[in-house]
Amino acid sequence: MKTPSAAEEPRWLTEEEQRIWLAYVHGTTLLDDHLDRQLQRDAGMPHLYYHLLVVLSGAPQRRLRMTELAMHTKITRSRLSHAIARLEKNGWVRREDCPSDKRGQFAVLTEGGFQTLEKTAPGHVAAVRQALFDRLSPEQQKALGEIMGIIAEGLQPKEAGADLPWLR
Amino acid sequence: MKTPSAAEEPRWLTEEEQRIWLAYVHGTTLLDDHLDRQLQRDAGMPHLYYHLLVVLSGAPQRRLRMTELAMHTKITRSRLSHAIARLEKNGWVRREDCPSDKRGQFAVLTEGGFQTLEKTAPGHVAAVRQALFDRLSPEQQKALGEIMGIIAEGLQPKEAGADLPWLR
DNA sequence: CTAGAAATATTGAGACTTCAACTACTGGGG
DNA sequence: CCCCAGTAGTTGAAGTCTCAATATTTCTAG
Repeated sequence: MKTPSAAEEPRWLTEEEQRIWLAYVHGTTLLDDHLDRQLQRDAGMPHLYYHLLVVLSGAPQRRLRMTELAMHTKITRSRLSHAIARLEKNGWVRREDCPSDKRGQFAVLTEGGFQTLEKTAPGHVAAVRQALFDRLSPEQQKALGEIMGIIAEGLQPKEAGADLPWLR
Repeated sequence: MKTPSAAEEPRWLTEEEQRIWLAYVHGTTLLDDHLDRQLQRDAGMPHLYYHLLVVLSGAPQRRLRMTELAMHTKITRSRLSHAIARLEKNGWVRREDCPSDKRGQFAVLTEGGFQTLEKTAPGHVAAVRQALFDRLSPEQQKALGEIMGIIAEGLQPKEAGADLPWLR
């Protein structure tokens, strides 16, 4: 009887799977770099930082607790702390204490941050369109959304109890 | 008569497009981080560095000119220089002068580098399978390959003459 | 009510990336 | 032959990210 074990001969990727995986690595590498460069040039910040401002701009009161913002953007709290520190230095975000939890901090989008967003959003949307949506058929767009949703779902840090299916 | 201009009202993303784009950002962020962590833990290097070794291992003589390696991996020569310096320090890659071009350098996969690859490849393949292939239908896998191919193609630094269509 | 466990957020060090400047070499026109 | 524009690759500084350690506050079992 075969039991799963680390010593098993691994199932290598087929030729076709290798092609797909390589395409994925190439595509994401090029697109990430492209957007980082576009935003660094036009907005003075990398894509992640821009995305943080976008998420804040859509939150109630344009503010979010650090941990929430980290979860919404799929990054670690540590990374977020450094990023917010930089954005604060630029005057685009400000920190505020949370009244109900003395450990908590809000990241708040400033007026200046919002204006920077307004000024640079058109260029960013254009870049995303040109690189992605303008090149894909509606079916491909739909498929991409579903595929990425599945990948993200599988890598999401587990919810409480999610790994205890017998409790559900 | 409307002429294209930077001052035009931009075509914002539709709700559906926003969902797709957000899924893309989330999925790629999570997957990149996941693989970086997996490889950092099991192989002592980030995903890109591992990928450099993989590409070298598949090249004739297990060696490539720096510029070729940079192109195969879609990264800048500068980034590659730093990366190879680190891999050289680990003894996984060695540099060799190019006999026919005194400016040129070969990056050569060492025996140690190859063995590291052999030792860590199963775990990496398993991680890619678990995160990607095991979760997608064959149709989705195929679609992903095509989509990423299109994206990569559109962002590829232009070939000579590619922007001079009247010469083709 | 209190001690310990868990959560929130930050910090600093080291690793990685970017950008621009730089050295060294090549190849083609005058 | 020589000039010089273009190519190959590297470097250092500044910015960003990771990881582990830290301080502080909240929650919870007892």
